[in-house]
Amino acid sequence: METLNLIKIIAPEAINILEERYLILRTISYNQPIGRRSLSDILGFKERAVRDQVNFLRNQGLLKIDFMGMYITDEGIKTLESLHPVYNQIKGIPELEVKLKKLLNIRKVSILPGNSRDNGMVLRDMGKITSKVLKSLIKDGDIVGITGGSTMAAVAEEFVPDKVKREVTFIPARGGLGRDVETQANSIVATFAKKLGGTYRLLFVPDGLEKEALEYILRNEDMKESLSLIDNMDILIFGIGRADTMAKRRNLPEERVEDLISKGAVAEAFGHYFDVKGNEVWEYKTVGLSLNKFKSLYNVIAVAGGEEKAEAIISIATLNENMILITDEFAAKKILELVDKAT
Amino acid sequence: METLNLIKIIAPEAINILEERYLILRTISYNQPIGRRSLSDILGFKERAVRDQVNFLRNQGLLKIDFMGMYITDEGIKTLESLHPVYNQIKGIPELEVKLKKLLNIRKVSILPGNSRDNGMVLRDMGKITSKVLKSLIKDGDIVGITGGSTMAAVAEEFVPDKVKREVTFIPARGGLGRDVETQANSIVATFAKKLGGTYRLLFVPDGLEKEALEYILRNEDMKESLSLIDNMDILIFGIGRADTMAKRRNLPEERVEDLISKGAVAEAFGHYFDVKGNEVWEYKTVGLSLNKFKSLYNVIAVAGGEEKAEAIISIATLNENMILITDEFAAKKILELVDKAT
DNA sequence: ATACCACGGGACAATATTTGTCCAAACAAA
DNA sequence: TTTGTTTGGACAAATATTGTCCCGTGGTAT
Repeated sequence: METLNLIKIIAPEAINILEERYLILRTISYNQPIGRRSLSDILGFKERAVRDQVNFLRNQGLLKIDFMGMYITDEGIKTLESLHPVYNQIKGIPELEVKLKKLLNIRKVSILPGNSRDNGMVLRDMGKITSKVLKSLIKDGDIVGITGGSTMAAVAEEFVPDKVKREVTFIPARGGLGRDVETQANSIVATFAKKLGGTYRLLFVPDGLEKEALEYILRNEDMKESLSLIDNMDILIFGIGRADTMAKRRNLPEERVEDLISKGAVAEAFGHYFDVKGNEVWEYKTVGLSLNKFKSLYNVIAVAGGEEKAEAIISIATLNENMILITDEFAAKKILELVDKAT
Repeated sequence: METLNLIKIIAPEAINILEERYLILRTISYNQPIGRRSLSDILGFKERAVRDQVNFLRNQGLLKIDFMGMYITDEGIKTLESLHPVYNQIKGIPELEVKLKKLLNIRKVSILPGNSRDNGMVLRDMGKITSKVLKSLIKDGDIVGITGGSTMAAVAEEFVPDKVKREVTFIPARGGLGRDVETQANSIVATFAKKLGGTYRLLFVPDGLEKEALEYILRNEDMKESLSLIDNMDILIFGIGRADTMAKRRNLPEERVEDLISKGAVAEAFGHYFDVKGNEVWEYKTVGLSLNKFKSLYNVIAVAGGEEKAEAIISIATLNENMILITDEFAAKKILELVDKAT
């Protein structure tokens, strides 16, 4: 891999070629079959450049073309797979990971090159990596907590099924996080269970319940069991949100939002709101994972990308030093920038 | 290093660029100061190509130019140094080394890319590598035997002096191998001793002596001491020659040459002649290293390059399986070709 | 059955780059 | 002083790249 730095000195043009061809191959693999023109639109490359590179890649047997468009070949997939770390190296991802891990003082940081907000492929790659990390942590008998959110949905979608099924239980980490997000969490849990094997449990808690109604529900045996599962969870995979966006998505009342703002809320995770220092500012009233349980968990995987989430990530990272963070290049750089500015 | 094979697939142009720039940088480092035109003559590149690449390399700070010509910078030397293994990898040298080591069934094979016969730089590089190997084997108190020949002269010339001097004794492995070669061996021994530190002993034995005269000489105390050193040598570095060329160089009588030919002599080393199977065919009458001593030595370094020596190398390699062979790409490929043809 | 759309690939002129070859000024060596 | 290098500038000719358009094909929605 040291070789690459040498090439940067002695043949920098090669780096550009490499990057261009990598991006083309990758984009095709994610969008096949795709035509020359749409490809150049997606990548922002000139049509002619795409055409030439595509010709090259075809000659190398890395992709096939028919009247429907272009497809990646098996050889291409293999090559693309080996190319990922090379591209990461070119983009300086490994260094970025080390820096960020030190800065946030957490267990591990994985960064995907690019911006998951603008580029669906990056989000999907984040899902793939999360999938790998999860598989490396999970043991038979584990209870795995999951939250909702579009990021988590993507993770579930990209989860690569195993041949070996596992004896694990998936469960939503929180109940009733607004109707949309709630159902989403449930369906994500189902997707995970289907792909990894194992059982799952859904958690339906109506929204905006009064204290008495909540207590009533809690007397239900099924519910008690679910909550005990949550209380004993071994692994948590969760998304991180901006306080403001999440407040809007949940249609919180105006006064609530103002209160959050006045208290400096920047981050939301599993129904809790935090300021930039990681102080809890407010908790959405429902059942599920408590902050204390979260802080005491060892296997905690946070997934969040896009520079707009930088502040939120900084906040959440202070809560648990065992956290494993999966993010993207833009978020990572923004975090470094913010912390640099602060010091 | 795996990276390089990936680059061969995804950006083969890069390999050419790399190779071209490497060769230019290397040639400059060996011939500085050198002008654009002589450089393109040596390399067989078009002047314009050289000019462009040289411009690039200068921009990268790898070489300097003044009115005398081009020089490599310190940065350039460092880069060139790291580039050697990359170039070897491109040329498939590591694979070639493994193949040849197995084929010849000897302890180690080091191959330099190129042809030492046509390219002085390759010969010098062989010298550098030999220098490294020798340093890795040598211990204080060792007696090191040396032979003559143009290859050995180059090795001595390129020997990189150490800061730490060693307590070793250098001695010619054989006496009286024809006047030229003999004096050469003596001067090579002196060069080695000067560069590595330690003492040395010269060995003068007049050529073409009759039995009686030889016996007389052997009674000399000094000579006895020298021969005992040779008999106790710990390390031998020797060149391998073609039987025919060495016979000519020694002005052997016509009948002798015919005899050698009829017996199938192909190789010469330290005054002994061998057929392709490694059977001794004749021994030049003088004092010094015996074949038995040679066969029982553990640290034996053979240095020989150029495809014309392929057969001779094959022959000599059968004599001692502890041999370390330092050769060049052309010889290596020719050896593989010859053996392939034979089977 | 029809009309439409996106596909690859051929074609080609406009434009940019590469290439080969000069030459002059600067300096070293003889 | 003369001769032989050297670099770097210059420039026209040759070659490659680039941007675009069009055409036939076949899938797909209607």
